[in-house]
Amino acid sequence: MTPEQLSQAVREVLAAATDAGDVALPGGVPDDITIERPRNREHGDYATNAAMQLAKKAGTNPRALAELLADRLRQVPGVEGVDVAGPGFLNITVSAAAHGELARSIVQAGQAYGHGDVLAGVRIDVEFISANPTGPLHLGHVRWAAVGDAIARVLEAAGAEVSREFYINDRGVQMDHFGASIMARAHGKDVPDDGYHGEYITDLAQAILSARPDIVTLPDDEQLVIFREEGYKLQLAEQQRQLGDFRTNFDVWFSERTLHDSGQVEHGLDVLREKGHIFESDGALWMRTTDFGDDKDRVLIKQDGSYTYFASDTAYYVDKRERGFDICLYLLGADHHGYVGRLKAMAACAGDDPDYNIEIPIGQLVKIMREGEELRLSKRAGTMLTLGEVVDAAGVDALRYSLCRYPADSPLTLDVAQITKQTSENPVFYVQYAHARLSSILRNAEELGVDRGELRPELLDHERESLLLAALGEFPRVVASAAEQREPHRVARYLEDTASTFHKFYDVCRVLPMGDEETSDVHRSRLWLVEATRVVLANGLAMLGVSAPERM
RNA sequence: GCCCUCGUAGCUCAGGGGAUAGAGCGUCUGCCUCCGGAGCAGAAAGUCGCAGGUUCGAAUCCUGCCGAGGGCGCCA
Repeated sequence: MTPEQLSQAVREVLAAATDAGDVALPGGVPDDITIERPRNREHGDYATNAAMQLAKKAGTNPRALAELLADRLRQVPGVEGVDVAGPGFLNITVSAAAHGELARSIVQAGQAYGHGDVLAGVRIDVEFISANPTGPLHLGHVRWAAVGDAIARVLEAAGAEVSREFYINDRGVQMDHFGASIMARAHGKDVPDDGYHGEYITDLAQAILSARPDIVTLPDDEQLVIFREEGYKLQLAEQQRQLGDFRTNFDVWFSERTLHDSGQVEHGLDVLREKGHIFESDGALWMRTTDFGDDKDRVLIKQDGSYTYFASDTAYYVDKRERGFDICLYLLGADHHGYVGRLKAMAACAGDDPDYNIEIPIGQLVKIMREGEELRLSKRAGTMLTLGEVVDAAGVDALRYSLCRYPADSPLTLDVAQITKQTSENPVFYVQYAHARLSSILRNAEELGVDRGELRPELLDHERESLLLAALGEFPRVVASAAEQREPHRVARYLEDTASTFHKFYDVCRVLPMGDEETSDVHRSRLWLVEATRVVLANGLAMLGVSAPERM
């Protein structure tokens, strides 16, 4: 019996009680009856606070309503016992047979278990990282590389149609600084003060020179363009390689230039103009974002006739909506949170609902400690850690997991030694170990010729089995909530809890026959439970982009 | 000055208004003749930053204050 089925049962009981005139619910039976797993085992398998929440509406006191519901709930097949506790909690115990059926449904669902439809039919654009193509990705990008991708995976699991997008800031003076820096290095000169100083600039210069040694003979302005464009290509490819190695793959790499070249910027402005929030002043073109709560209006076209960055942003947003996305997610770092107000206002100016169509989670920056000291990520000081370097040192699984197990808006301090040590201190190994152990049991079963056979759900009645089943039953709700909240760390925390619950089960409940013991229905039923647990851990890890090893 | 995020065990952090506030790491004590000890059982460890408020009930919601980080360009 799943929590959903129980929630449905409570609703039906409520409906029956109102039909019978035992209780009056003016607003009807609410469809969000919360079923939760009590912290304390003595409070049953499941609990609901429905009676407390509805007592006021029903004009009765919580305990009286709870007693009334309890009597009816006890008649529901699969419900073994119902207690009224405390101020009006309904503590529900489910029969082992009904509970054990979960193992079957999970095994049958396989990779689909945990996937749902709360976001079915919703098209979501997830934009993250969106760095300048003027350097390697570094640790400042790594958090969203992991969490952004996990958000996308969780949204997909909840039924949404998702596009992961990387907006390439390939326009503007930064690109020229970039080109000038490479060019300077190619000539063995120091890079300009406003240029890029990393060693990678020298590497780029050499790579371009060895491919095209003739460049240096060209006029300076032509050289600059070539160094800039060739450097751009190489650096973008490098970023794509870095992210690919990190298992973060984008569906769309969107170039800011193409917005301008294709006329989409003008088109974006036209759309905004129609909505009537555009005006001219001081020789510039503005968007009246203050109509929607922004603290100042924003310039789209400067006095000199050139477009602002905000104009590109606007065009890109309009383009996303015209491509059919219902929700545009912008995953920004804390250093960009000043953009939230204007982006939301811009969406409102475009005629959209800023509380639905655009969403801007802010990720706190990750602080890196090494030997007790904070590592300042400075390109000049050479303390810049690239994404690739950290991935090499820590491993993709450990790094992704370390970043995904915390909410993005929580400040996070990572110790370089700890994430690169690859020790059991990292909870990812705890979860992966559980998966490897489960896989091992299944392997051994096969070698012993023990087949799962027929499930006898009523035999899974040990307390540890019951706890494990309850944990497995939570998975779909955890995934749905992670998707709705854009918080994949909920999946990670759940996996840790579930791995722990499994280890405790394993410690007490022998799965396979010992020695020359004959295989019993208990063994076979536990094998169902083992496979169900393995499925849940594997599916959950997949949602975080972390591997589920069968051996480690 | 204005705005945003954060403040929970020694450390790193979970805790969508509910029951006795949790986990990992670290510290201490036990458990390997058979399914993986990267595990399990137990112990110690807290003024949930402070003060008010909302209600049957607040770590959670509201206000103020204190502290940490960040943001406030016709820059990109």
